[in-house]
Amino acid sequence: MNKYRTHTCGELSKNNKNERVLLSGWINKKRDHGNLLFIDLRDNYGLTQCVVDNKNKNFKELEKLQLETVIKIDGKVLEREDQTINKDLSTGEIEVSIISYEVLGKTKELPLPVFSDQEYSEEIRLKYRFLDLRRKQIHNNINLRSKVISFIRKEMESMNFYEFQTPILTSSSPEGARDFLVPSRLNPGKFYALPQAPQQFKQLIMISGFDKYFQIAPCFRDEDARADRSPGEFYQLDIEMSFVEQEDIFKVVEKLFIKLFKEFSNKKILNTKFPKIKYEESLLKFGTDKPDLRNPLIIKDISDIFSRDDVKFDLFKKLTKQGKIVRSIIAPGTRDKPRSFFDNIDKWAKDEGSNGLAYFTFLKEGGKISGKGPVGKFFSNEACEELMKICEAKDGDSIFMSCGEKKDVENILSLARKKIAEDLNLISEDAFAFCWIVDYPMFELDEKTNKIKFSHNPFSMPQGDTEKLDLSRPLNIKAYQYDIVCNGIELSSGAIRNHKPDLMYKLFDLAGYNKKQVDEKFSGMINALSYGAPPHGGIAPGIDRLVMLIANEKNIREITMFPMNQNAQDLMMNAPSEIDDHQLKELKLSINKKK
RNA sequence: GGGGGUGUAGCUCAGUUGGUUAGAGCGAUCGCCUGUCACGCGAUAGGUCGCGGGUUCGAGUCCCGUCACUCCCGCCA
Repeated sequence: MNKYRTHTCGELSKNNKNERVLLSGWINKKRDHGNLLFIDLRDNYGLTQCVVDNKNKNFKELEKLQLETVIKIDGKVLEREDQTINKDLSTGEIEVSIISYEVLGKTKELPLPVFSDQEYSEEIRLKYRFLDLRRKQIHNNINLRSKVISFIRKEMESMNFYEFQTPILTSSSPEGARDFLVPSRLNPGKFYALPQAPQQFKQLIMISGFDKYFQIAPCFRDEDARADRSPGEFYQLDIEMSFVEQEDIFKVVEKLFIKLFKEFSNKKILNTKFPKIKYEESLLKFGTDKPDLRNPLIIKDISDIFSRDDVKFDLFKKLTKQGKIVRSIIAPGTRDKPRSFFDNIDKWAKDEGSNGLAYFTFLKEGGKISGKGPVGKFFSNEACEELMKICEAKDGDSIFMSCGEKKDVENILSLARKKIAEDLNLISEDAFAFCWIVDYPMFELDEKTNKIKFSHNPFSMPQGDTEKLDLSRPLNIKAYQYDIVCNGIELSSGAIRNHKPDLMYKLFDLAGYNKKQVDEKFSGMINALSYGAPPHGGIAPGIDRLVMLIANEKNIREITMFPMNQNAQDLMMNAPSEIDDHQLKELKLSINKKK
């Protein structure tokens, strides 16, 4: 028999009545009645109420024990009387009468209480993460994360995927995010880079003939944090398959996600066949390539209405004549909203850095539609009716309009779409809405340099007949490149890869890399593609974001065991830290401290 | 790099138009209490009001600077 416990703290029930048991755990809470003391003992599995009275010779000592002390209880299981049963506790029908005890681990005064639903500063939580992780919700989240990853592994294996590890110390690549660099001792002056993703390796695995690969892969990118983005490191479910088309990848992911979300969440999945939305269409209808499809509002282009003579809105007329565009969102059923509702949204839009939103309400009076509100008077009855037709608006709905460059209009209306829907409570919180965004452009124009660059993954396969590709118009080339989005959160990008080296040289040439540069920067890949590469493709959903969605958490730290803070510091382990001179010497490095 | 929010006891927070000795709950320490499960009651200790400077007879409160944490923009093929 184990000397610490015969049972866990979540295990005992009426069936164990009158048994002599050993329990070990933390003192979660004490309730001291002077001559009668209750101790809630907690471990990973649950909570058991232990009880002792003043007839026990250890009573005075037990009364003095601090919360979070680790103790072992030797006691007897008693059935509770009906009035004292705790229905909120799995072990609530019993309690353990303490016969003797032993302190296994003492505690200093706690910097943060474990038994509490209060929120604490991130600084204290991260510094004392081992205490924070004892708290119920985050403890459950971390366990959930483990179960999710385990479930994914089993599902992937059942679909005949093999899990392979890829190197952590690899080479820096020119495209993409900032690399984390590791100096090489044996090769002074040279550096490894931590992988931003195992992109090239997984393609090499396919070229090596391994057909179906997956990995719960750590990825490292030296970019600034966000609430849903840890600084430095995160995990991807990295997937790659040979002899597949886009649709084959979709099938695998849809099957996995539907099973996964059904297993771990009670929320409903709005479309079990995930809708496919073209990139261009998504930008028009939602203003973004990561639309939240729980949100029913749709953006419409209404630029043409401003060329009508019965529309007198001079500012927008002037701007549209100069080539600017106007798009709009309908806020349904807002006839009775106070002026402050509209002004708040306009003010909010200005705070977001836009020129604000023009708005008015469609009102039917005496059989005619007119516009009520600041700019309503500029639109004739007929123009209003035409607008309502375009926007599918009804009497009593309001229209918000943004005018400007396409990119700016998309940006602010995408935010406004979310803001208005939230203000009007139109988003159902108890649902998951997945969709695929497809047909991404291969290239885009770099706004700063005005040069052609890869818009996503440079290894993607262009669509159409690759022998007859019109390379003179690179911005028109679409790629077999796709994203999967859930509730407005981008979970993953993927692509069918370009496995033809000749074509790859041509595409890289358009993005400003000559053959020599490609050979240098992507030597592993480009060389391998020349020795019989299978058509292949894949995807890499972010594990952290999947768990966030399932756990219904807004911040990635709530589902990460030991996260860093916003400045990429580990406050518990004191990373990053300075290093000894002899370490620097060995690496032939010197530090150039800025003054 | 830029913008917003926060910073008062070990923890979570309150603190009025600037005004005597800066408060509460939890936790800690001590005492009372035999059926609680956020047990109850009483007492005690615990503060460089993030830090520095300024205005003022007087600053937790107003002003300037700075630091920390956080959210957002940039960035994230």
